[in-house]
Amino acid sequence: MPRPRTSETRQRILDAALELFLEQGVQQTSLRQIADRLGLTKPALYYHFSSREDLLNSLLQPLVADIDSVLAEDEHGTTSDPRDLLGRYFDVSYRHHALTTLMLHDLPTLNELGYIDQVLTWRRRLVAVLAGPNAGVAERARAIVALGGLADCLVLLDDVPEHELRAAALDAACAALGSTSGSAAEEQPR
Amino acid sequence: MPRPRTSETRQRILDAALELFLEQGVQQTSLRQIADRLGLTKPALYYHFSSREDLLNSLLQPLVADIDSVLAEDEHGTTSDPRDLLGRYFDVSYRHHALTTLMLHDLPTLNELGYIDQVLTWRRRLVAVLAGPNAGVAERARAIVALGGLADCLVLLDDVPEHELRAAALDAACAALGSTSGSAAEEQPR
DNA sequence: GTCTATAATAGGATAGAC
DNA sequence: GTCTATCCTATTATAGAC
Repeated sequence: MPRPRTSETRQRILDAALELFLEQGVQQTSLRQIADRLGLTKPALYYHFSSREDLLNSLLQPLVADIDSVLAEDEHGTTSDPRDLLGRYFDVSYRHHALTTLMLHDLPTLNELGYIDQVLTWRRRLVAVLAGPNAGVAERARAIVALGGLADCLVLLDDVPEHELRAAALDAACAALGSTSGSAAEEQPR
Repeated sequence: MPRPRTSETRQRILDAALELFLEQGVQQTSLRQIADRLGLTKPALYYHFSSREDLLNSLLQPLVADIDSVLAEDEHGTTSDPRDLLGRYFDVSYRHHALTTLMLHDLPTLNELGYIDQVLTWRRRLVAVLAGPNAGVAERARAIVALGGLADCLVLLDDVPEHELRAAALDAACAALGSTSGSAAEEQPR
């Protein structure tokens, strides 16, 4: 079989790093700990990554790319149902839920890596798509509650099966939004 | 006037530390930076705090004590209106909003300090008070969205005056809960 | 209460052998 | 691709003078 684009060891390093980062935080994890977990030494890591920062960036890149692509899609769509939009945001977050948890719980590290503007811009764009670009405080608060709540559900209810979690989280988020299409199951016309 | 219980310098150290922690994260802030900001040296800090960890704990203690007291109150109350309960939670978080932001954005540090169980227990108790002890996934999700959303509003809408922010955040949180008393201003009977 | 000086440790990173 | 050995820097923390 052909040589993989991302070498096997490189991927094992990324996996071990993610595990340790989730267990004890990014800043609290040294290159030595990552190497030890794999039975390697620090210099071996430097063969695969030019620096600690390079490792971090390589880890986050897939999530960053996916979120950006989903957002770009929604910003070009004509008018989309809020529940569909929140659903796409839930799905992309769930797909990378380890990375999502990491980004959500370690803002100082994101700041050091220069991703803070990225994250704030995401939030701003999402709020704009959900509540409109010139929304007042009330509407922005509803969008913030819906979006923050979705992410919190993903992290805090991780023992719930995906399908059930998705429905419950989206129902709650849509209710916060005041969306008319609160739940697909219990629509009630006024 | 009498000698203050917390010496002036001790308080200045705590203030400077909080500022730096918010700017660049807890782990990224060294004792040297804190001392420099005050025109002191590291050993001076050790006169006031026995260790770096002691400083951290002293900083968080007021918030921890306040939240615990509010929670204990609500758990002994007979039956409380959800909006009142969320309001008390908003108020105590707002009163310490710098510390709230810090705790929310630096979970790894809280973990290292042993506060993670504290925070998870808070969340569990709040969800229990809001949704009942034996709530299903749907109700727990709604409580999580309401609580997480409140905190997010506090951090992300920090340019909004307290009174307006409080009303908007509580409206959105109550809507997420599905509370019947959504907004005091725009009640509409079905 | 604050200083100078220093110990002890650990981090990221590199050189060069294999 | 991975190793041993090492450099440089920064950190927490302490001893002892003022």
